[in-house]
Amino acid sequence: MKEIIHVAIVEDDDEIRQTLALIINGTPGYHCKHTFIDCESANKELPNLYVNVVLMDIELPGISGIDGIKQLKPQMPNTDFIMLTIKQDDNSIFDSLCAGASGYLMKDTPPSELLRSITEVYKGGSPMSTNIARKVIQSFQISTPPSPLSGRETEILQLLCKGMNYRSIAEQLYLSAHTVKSHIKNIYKKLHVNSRAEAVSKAIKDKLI
Amino acid sequence: MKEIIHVAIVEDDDEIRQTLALIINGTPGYHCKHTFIDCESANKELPNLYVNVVLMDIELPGISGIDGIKQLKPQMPNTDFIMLTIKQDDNSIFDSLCAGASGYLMKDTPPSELLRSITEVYKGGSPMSTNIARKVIQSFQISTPPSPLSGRETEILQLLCKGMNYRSIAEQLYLSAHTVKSHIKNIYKKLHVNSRAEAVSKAIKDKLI
DNA sequence: AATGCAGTACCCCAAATGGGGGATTTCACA
DNA sequence: TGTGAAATCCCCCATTTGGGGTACTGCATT
Repeated sequence: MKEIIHVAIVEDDDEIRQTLALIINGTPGYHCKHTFIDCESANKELPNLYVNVVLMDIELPGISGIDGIKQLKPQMPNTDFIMLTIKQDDNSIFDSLCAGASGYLMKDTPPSELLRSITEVYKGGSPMSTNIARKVIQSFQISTPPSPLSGRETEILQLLCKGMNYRSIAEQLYLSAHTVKSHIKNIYKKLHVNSRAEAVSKAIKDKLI
Repeated sequence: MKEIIHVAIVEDDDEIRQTLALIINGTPGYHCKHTFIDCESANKELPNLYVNVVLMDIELPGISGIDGIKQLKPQMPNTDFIMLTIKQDDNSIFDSLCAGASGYLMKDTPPSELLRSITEVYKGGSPMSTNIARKVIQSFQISTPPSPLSGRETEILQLLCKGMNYRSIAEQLYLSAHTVKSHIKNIYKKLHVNSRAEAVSKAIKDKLI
């Protein structure tokens, strides 16, 4: 036997909302009993309902879909949220994912794929269009300009990030504290900084370590 | 008319490699002329060939697929790499993406989906199984424990990260340097650190700022 | 009324830091 | 063959930092 997936919809456009509900209710294995026109009303009722998957519009009047998830997801940790959007080309993708969304689809996704996506989030996947996926993975591929630091300098910078002082670093690397200081002076020159704090900040932000 | 997508394969298992090539060459619109059994041989020839998409095994003898991409991708920025793997449950996903891969598929992906994925990377998408996508987006949803710092302390921590000293911070916030020092002492207590470098490191890594 | 936290301000002092030098060896690359 | 970068070590000295205090105000919660 096949389980029924309970779906809720938060979407302000009447036509889209009703069309989505029709698609879902017209397909065996899917059921949509609750729909909401904004986050305000969804926030009141949704946490008390048994729902597996929520389709959430991003551009909503009042509370945005992103802020809506931020409030709802903590109350419904076992419910998966799929964001629906018309525009793929902005960073609301990242805001949505950080807010707790599990999937991210275009509103013009064909019904068959929408239903497949609902099943997939329900089964623990994260459906998203491959274009959106590309944007997501590009965020991992931030081009790291080659570090200007030598091996020893990088090594020392790592220890600086742990909050170690000249002496501790010297002991750990079997060097004299003088040497460590020399290296750190060179690190400062190369990174164009003049304090530990700034060096550490730059090191972590620029992924030098 | 339909363009032909030129595919190369790097895979040590003879059977898999030949099967993949057969699938690709047996389908109109796809062509696979070059296959390699390891990264060592691929590194020599691939950069000089015209190839749109490379299917790269992750677990290769000698140079791994991940290290292979690190070397190849910079030389072939317009070529897309799809990683092939048998195990999805580790962080080679992230290493691959960071190294420059555009897609990430299981080796047991059915032929039709493999071909669709090749087309999708070629068109600028990033195909990956929804399970893998879930792992990727979970990396965005790191739960940030509420900061123990007060508003003023957070403000001062931000300035510390810029490398400012007591006096500069004091001037910027219209405080006495004594006050700034008091705040910083409290920051250290709350973060369980005892130096600027450590505080800055913790602040950035824990996203306190 | 009391307690505690945030924010402000001050004192003392030892230790660490940053900036300015200079010096040597080794090793690669031109 | 020499030039430079990397790595090691040393000196001096003014400034900054960190740790130990104390003290006052306001505000909220108890």
